[in-house]
Amino acid sequence: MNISYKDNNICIEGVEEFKLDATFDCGQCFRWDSTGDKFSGIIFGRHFNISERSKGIEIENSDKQDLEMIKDYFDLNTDYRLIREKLSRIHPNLKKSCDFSKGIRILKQDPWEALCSFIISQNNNIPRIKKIIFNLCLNFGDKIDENYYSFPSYSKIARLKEEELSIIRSGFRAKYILDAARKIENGNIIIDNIKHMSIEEARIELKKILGVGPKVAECTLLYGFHRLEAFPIDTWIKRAMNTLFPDINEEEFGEYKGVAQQYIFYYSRMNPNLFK
DNA sequence: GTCCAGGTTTTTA
DNA sequence: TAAAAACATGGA
Repeated sequence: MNISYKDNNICIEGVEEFKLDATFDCGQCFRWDSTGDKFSGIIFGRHFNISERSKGIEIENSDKQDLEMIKDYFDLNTDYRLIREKLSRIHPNLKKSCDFSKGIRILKQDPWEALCSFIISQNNNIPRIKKIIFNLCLNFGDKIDENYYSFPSYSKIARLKEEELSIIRSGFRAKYILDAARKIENGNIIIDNIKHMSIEEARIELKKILGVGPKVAECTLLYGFHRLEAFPIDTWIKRAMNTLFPDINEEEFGEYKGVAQQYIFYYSRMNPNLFK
Protein backbone atom coordinates (compact mmCIF):
# COMPACT_ATOMS: atom_id res chain seq x y z
CA MET A 1 0.00 0.00 0.00
CA ASN A 2 1.38 3.35 -1.06
CA ILE A 3 0.01 6.65 0.24
CA SER A 4 0.49 10.00 -1.42
CA TYR A 5 -0.92 13.45 -0.74
CA LYS A 6 -1.66 16.18 -3.22
CA ASP A 7 -4.03 19.15 -3.37
CA ASN A 8 -5.57 18.19 -0.04
CA ASN A 9 -6.41 14.70 -1.33
CA ILE A 10 -5.21 11.37 -0.08
CA CYS A 11 -4.39 8.86 -2.77
CA ILE A 12 -4.12 5.23 -1.71
CA GLU A 13 -2.38 3.04 -4.23
CA GLY A 14 -1.59 -0.62 -4.38
CA VAL A 15 -4.54 -1.93 -2.37
CA GLU A 16 -5.57 -5.22 -3.87
CA GLU A 17 -9.23 -6.17 -3.87
CA PHE A 18 -10.90 -2.80 -3.37
CA LYS A 19 -13.81 -1.85 -5.61
CA LEU A 20 -15.89 1.09 -4.43
CA ASP A 21 -19.07 0.17 -6.31
CA ALA A 22 -19.16 -3.39 -5.02
CA THR A 23 -18.24 -2.32 -1.50
CA PHE A 24 -20.91 0.37 -1.30
CA ASP A 25 -23.65 -1.41 -3.25
CA CYS A 26 -23.42 -4.88 -1.77
CA GLY A 27 -26.03 -4.19 0.91
CA GLN A 28 -23.80 -3.67 3.94
CA CYS A 29 -24.37 0.09 4.20
CA PHE A 30 -27.14 2.49 3.27
CA ARG A 31 -25.70 5.98 3.23
CA TRP A 32 -23.23 6.20 0.34
CA ASP A 33 -24.44 7.87 -2.87
CA SER A 34 -22.82 7.66 -6.25
CA THR A 35 -22.77 10.73 -8.46
CA GLY A 36 -21.01 9.93 -11.69
CA ASP A 37 -17.69 8.34 -10.81
CA LYS A 38 -17.67 9.64 -7.26
CA PHE A 39 -19.05 8.16 -4.08
CA SER A 40 -20.10 10.52 -1.37
CA GLY A 41 -20.70 9.69 2.23
CA ILE A 42 -19.76 10.04 5.86
CA ILE A 43 -17.00 8.45 7.89
CA PHE A 44 -16.96 9.23 11.60
CA GLY A 45 -18.95 12.41 11.14
CA ARG A 46 -16.86 13.75 8.26
CA HIS A 47 -18.12 14.06 4.70
CA PHE A 48 -15.86 12.66 1.98
CA ASN A 49 -15.98 12.29 -1.78
CA ILE A 50 -14.11 9.24 -2.97
CA SER A 51 -13.29 8.10 -6.45
CA GLU A 52 -11.60 5.12 -7.97
CA ARG A 53 -8.78 5.87 -10.39
CA SER A 54 -6.67 3.48 -12.39
CA LYS A 55 -3.83 3.96 -9.94
CA GLY A 56 -5.87 3.77 -6.75
CA ILE A 57 -8.47 5.34 -4.51
CA GLU A 58 -8.59 9.10 -4.14
CA ILE A 59 -10.23 10.76 -1.16
CA GLU A 60 -10.99 14.46 -1.53
CA ASN A 61 -10.61 16.98 1.25
CA SER A 62 -8.62 14.72 3.47
CA ASP A 63 -5.15 14.97 4.91
CA LYS A 64 -2.65 12.97 6.93
CA GLN A 65 -4.72 13.11 10.09
CA ASP A 66 -7.58 11.29 8.38
CA LEU A 67 -5.52 8.44 7.01
CA GLU A 68 -5.71 5.99 9.90
CA MET A 69 -9.45 6.53 10.28
CA ILE A 70 -9.99 5.89 6.57
CA LYS A 71 -7.76 2.83 6.51
CA ASP A 72 -9.64 1.45 9.46
CA TYR A 73 -13.10 2.15 8.01
CA PHE A 74 -12.25 0.37 4.77
CA ASP A 75 -10.45 -2.44 6.59
CA LEU A 76 -7.40 -1.91 4.43
CA ASN A 77 -5.11 -3.98 6.62
CA THR A 78 -7.08 -7.17 6.01
CA ASP A 79 -5.98 -9.41 3.16
CA TYR A 80 -9.18 -10.09 1.25
CA ARG A 81 -7.31 -11.95 -1.46
CA LEU A 82 -6.32 -14.52 1.13
CA ILE A 83 -9.88 -14.73 2.45
CA ARG A 84 -11.27 -15.27 -1.04
CA GLU A 85 -8.68 -17.94 -1.73
CA LYS A 86 -9.58 -19.79 1.45
CA LEU A 87 -13.31 -19.54 0.83
CA SER A 88 -13.01 -20.51 -2.82
CA ARG A 89 -11.62 -23.89 -1.88
CA ILE A 90 -14.65 -24.78 0.23
CA HIS A 91 -17.35 -25.10 -2.45
CA PRO A 92 -17.64 -24.48 -6.21
CA ASN A 93 -20.58 -22.09 -5.79
CA LEU A 94 -18.72 -20.24 -3.06
CA LYS A 95 -15.86 -19.81 -5.51
CA LYS A 96 -18.32 -18.34 -8.01
CA SER A 97 -19.59 -15.96 -5.33
CA CYS A 98 -16.02 -14.99 -4.42
CA ASP A 99 -15.05 -14.37 -8.04
CA PHE A 100 -18.14 -12.28 -8.67
CA SER A 101 -17.69 -10.22 -5.50
CA LYS A 102 -13.98 -9.49 -5.78
CA GLY A 103 -13.29 -6.03 -4.39
CA ILE A 104 -15.89 -6.03 -1.60
CA ARG A 105 -14.50 -5.09 1.79
CA ILE A 106 -16.48 -5.36 5.00
CA LEU A 107 -16.68 -1.79 6.27
CA LYS A 108 -16.07 -1.07 9.94
CA GLN A 109 -19.24 0.86 10.59
CA ASP A 110 -20.32 2.41 13.84
CA PRO A 111 -22.05 -0.25 15.99
CA TRP A 112 -25.05 1.90 16.88
CA GLU A 113 -25.54 2.95 13.26
CA ALA A 114 -25.35 -0.67 12.09
CA LEU A 115 -27.76 -1.82 14.78
CA CYS A 116 -30.29 0.89 14.05
CA SER A 117 -29.97 0.51 10.27
CA PHE A 118 -30.59 -3.22 10.34
CA ILE A 119 -33.51 -2.85 12.72
CA ILE A 120 -34.99 -0.63 10.03
CA SER A 121 -34.12 -3.17 7.33
CA GLN A 122 -36.47 -5.86 8.61
CA ASN A 123 -39.33 -6.79 6.27
CA ASN A 124 -38.38 -3.79 4.15
CA ASN A 125 -36.86 -3.07 0.74
CA ILE A 126 -33.50 -1.41 0.20
CA PRO A 127 -34.70 1.85 -1.42
CA ARG A 128 -37.11 2.42 1.44
CA ILE A 129 -34.51 1.46 4.05
CA LYS A 130 -32.25 4.15 2.60
CA LYS A 131 -35.05 6.68 2.61
CA ILE A 132 -35.96 6.04 6.24
CA ILE A 133 -32.32 6.25 7.34
CA PHE A 134 -31.85 9.46 5.38
CA ASN A 135 -34.90 10.94 7.10
CA LEU A 136 -33.60 9.80 10.47
CA CYS A 137 -30.35 11.67 9.86
CA LEU A 138 -32.04 14.68 8.28
CA ASN A 139 -34.39 15.17 11.21
CA PHE A 140 -32.25 14.18 14.16
CA GLY A 141 -28.61 14.27 13.04
CA ASP A 142 -26.33 17.29 12.75
CA LYS A 143 -25.81 19.00 9.43
CA ILE A 144 -22.32 18.32 8.17
CA ASP A 145 -22.60 19.54 4.60
CA GLU A 146 -25.29 20.37 2.08
CA ASN A 147 -27.51 17.26 2.06
CA TYR A 148 -25.22 15.39 4.48
CA TYR A 149 -26.12 14.79 8.10
CA SER A 150 -24.55 12.77 10.86
CA PHE A 151 -26.22 9.63 12.10
CA PRO A 152 -28.06 10.74 15.26
CA SER A 153 -26.66 9.47 18.54
CA TYR A 154 -28.58 6.95 20.61
CA SER A 155 -28.78 9.61 23.34
CA LYS A 156 -30.64 11.92 21.01
CA ILE A 157 -33.00 9.18 19.82
CA ALA A 158 -33.58 7.88 23.35
CA ARG A 159 -35.17 11.19 24.33
CA LEU A 160 -37.72 11.16 21.50
CA LYS A 161 -41.34 10.14 21.80
CA GLU A 162 -42.72 7.66 19.33
CA GLU A 163 -44.84 10.33 17.66
CA GLU A 164 -41.79 12.55 17.17
CA LEU A 165 -40.03 9.67 15.43
CA SER A 166 -43.03 9.04 13.17
CA ILE A 167 -41.73 11.72 10.79
CA ILE A 168 -39.22 9.22 9.40
CA ARG A 169 -42.05 6.82 8.39
CA SER A 170 -40.41 3.71 9.79
CA GLY A 171 -43.75 2.13 10.65
CA PHE A 172 -43.82 -0.59 13.28
CA ARG A 173 -40.02 -0.36 13.59
CA ALA A 174 -40.22 2.98 15.42
CA LYS A 175 -40.71 1.38 18.82
CA TYR A 176 -37.81 -0.98 18.13
CA ILE A 177 -35.51 1.95 17.33
CA LEU A 178 -36.55 3.66 20.55
CA ASP A 179 -36.07 0.50 22.60
CA ALA A 180 -32.56 0.06 21.21
CA ALA A 181 -31.60 3.68 21.83
CA ARG A 182 -33.02 3.69 25.36
CA LYS A 183 -31.43 0.40 26.41
CA ILE A 184 -28.03 1.71 25.31
CA GLU A 185 -28.59 5.15 26.79
CA ASN A 186 -29.62 3.83 30.19
CA GLY A 187 -26.76 1.35 30.35
CA ASN A 188 -28.89 -1.76 30.10
CA ILE A 189 -26.76 -2.61 27.08
CA ILE A 190 -23.16 -1.40 26.83
CA ILE A 191 -21.61 -1.32 23.38
CA ASP A 192 -18.03 -1.33 24.68
CA ASN A 193 -18.79 -4.52 26.58
CA ILE A 194 -20.20 -6.26 23.53
CA LYS A 195 -16.90 -5.62 21.73
CA HIS A 196 -15.17 -7.88 24.22
CA MET A 197 -17.79 -10.61 24.51
CA SER A 198 -17.75 -14.00 22.85
CA ILE A 199 -20.02 -14.01 19.84
CA GLU A 200 -22.54 -16.20 21.65
CA GLU A 201 -22.77 -13.76 24.56
CA ALA A 202 -22.95 -10.81 22.17
CA ARG A 203 -25.88 -12.37 20.32
CA ILE A 204 -27.80 -12.83 23.55
CA GLU A 205 -27.04 -9.27 24.60
CA LEU A 206 -28.23 -7.74 21.33
CA LYS A 207 -31.39 -9.83 21.30
CA LYS A 208 -32.48 -8.18 24.55
CA ILE A 209 -33.58 -5.33 22.32
CA LEU A 210 -37.17 -5.44 21.10
CA GLY A 211 -37.13 -6.00 17.36
CA VAL A 212 -33.71 -7.60 17.32
CA GLY A 213 -33.85 -11.25 16.36
CA PRO A 214 -31.17 -13.56 14.96
CA LYS A 215 -30.81 -11.80 11.61
CA VAL A 216 -30.47 -8.24 12.92
CA ALA A 217 -28.11 -9.43 15.67
CA GLU A 218 -25.84 -11.10 13.12
CA CYS A 219 -25.85 -8.04 10.86
CA THR A 220 -24.95 -5.83 13.80
CA LEU A 221 -22.09 -8.13 14.74
CA LEU A 222 -20.77 -8.37 11.20
CA TYR A 223 -21.11 -4.76 10.08
CA GLY A 224 -20.93 -2.91 13.40
CA PHE A 225 -18.52 -5.06 15.37
CA HIS A 226 -16.57 -6.52 12.46
CA ARG A 227 -17.15 -10.08 13.61
CA LEU A 228 -16.32 -11.77 10.34
CA GLU A 229 -17.69 -15.08 11.62
CA ALA A 230 -21.23 -13.69 12.03
CA PHE A 231 -23.61 -15.14 9.45
CA PRO A 232 -26.86 -13.24 8.87
CA ILE A 233 -29.53 -15.37 7.22
CA ASP A 234 -32.12 -13.37 5.30
CA THR A 235 -34.46 -14.40 2.50
CA TRP A 236 -31.68 -14.27 -0.12
CA ILE A 237 -29.20 -16.27 1.92
CA LYS A 238 -31.87 -18.81 2.84
CA ARG A 239 -32.70 -19.29 -0.83
CA ALA A 240 -29.03 -19.42 -1.80
CA MET A 241 -28.25 -22.01 0.87
CA ASN A 242 -31.15 -24.17 -0.35
CA THR A 243 -30.35 -23.96 -4.05
CA LEU A 244 -26.61 -23.24 -4.38
CA PHE A 245 -25.38 -25.03 -1.25
CA PRO A 246 -27.81 -27.90 -0.58
CA ASP A 247 -24.91 -30.20 0.26
CA ILE A 248 -23.11 -28.04 2.83
CA ASN A 249 -23.74 -26.34 6.17
CA GLU A 250 -22.74 -22.72 6.76
CA GLU A 251 -20.42 -23.80 9.60
CA GLU A 252 -18.17 -25.27 6.94
CA PHE A 253 -17.55 -21.76 5.63
CA GLY A 254 -15.32 -21.30 8.68
CA GLU A 255 -14.01 -18.23 10.48
CA TYR A 256 -14.77 -15.92 7.53
CA LYS A 257 -18.33 -17.09 6.98
CA GLY A 258 -19.60 -13.52 7.39
CA VAL A 259 -17.52 -12.48 4.40
CA ALA A 260 -18.78 -15.55 2.56
CA GLN A 261 -22.31 -14.46 3.40
CA GLN A 262 -21.66 -11.00 1.94
CA TYR A 263 -20.27 -12.48 -1.28
CA ILE A 264 -23.20 -14.90 -1.60
CA PHE A 265 -25.70 -12.12 -0.90
CA TYR A 266 -24.20 -9.84 -3.55
CA TYR A 267 -23.84 -12.65 -6.09
CA SER A 268 -27.44 -13.75 -5.51
CA ARG A 269 -28.98 -10.30 -5.62
CA MET A 270 -27.13 -9.32 -8.76
CA ASN A 271 -28.08 -12.63 -10.43
CA PRO A 272 -31.68 -13.37 -9.42
CA ASN A 273 -32.01 -15.62 -12.48
CA LEU A 274 -30.01 -18.19 -10.51
CA PHE A 275 -33.20 -19.00 -8.65
CA LYS A 276 -35.60 -19.28 -11.57
C1' DG B 1 -56.34 -3.66 -5.89
C1' DT B 2 -52.58 -7.13 -4.62
C1' DC B 3 -48.02 -8.38 -3.59
C1' DC B 4 -43.70 -7.90 -1.58
C1' DA B 5 -39.59 -6.21 0.99
C1' DG B 6 -31.74 -8.04 4.12
C1' DG B 7 -37.69 -10.18 10.16
C1' DT B 8 -39.67 -10.17 14.59
C1' DT B 9 -43.40 -10.19 17.75
C1' DT B 10 -47.85 -11.56 18.94
C1' DT B 11 -51.56 -14.52 18.60
C1' DT B 12 -53.58 -18.85 17.95
C1' DA B 13 -54.30 -23.95 18.15
C1' DT C 1 -43.94 -25.70 21.26
C1' DA C 2 -44.95 -24.72 16.63
C1' DA C 3 -47.27 -22.57 13.04
C1' DA C 4 -49.93 -18.49 11.47
C1' DA C 5 -51.01 -13.85 11.45
C1' DA C 6 -49.98 -9.12 12.32
C1' DC C 7 -47.01 -5.43 11.99
C1' DA C 8 -46.55 0.12 8.73
C1' DT C 9 -45.26 1.75 4.56
C1' DG C 10 -44.68 2.63 -0.24
C1' DG C 11 -43.22 1.03 -4.75
C1' DA C 12 -43.99 -2.44 -8.51
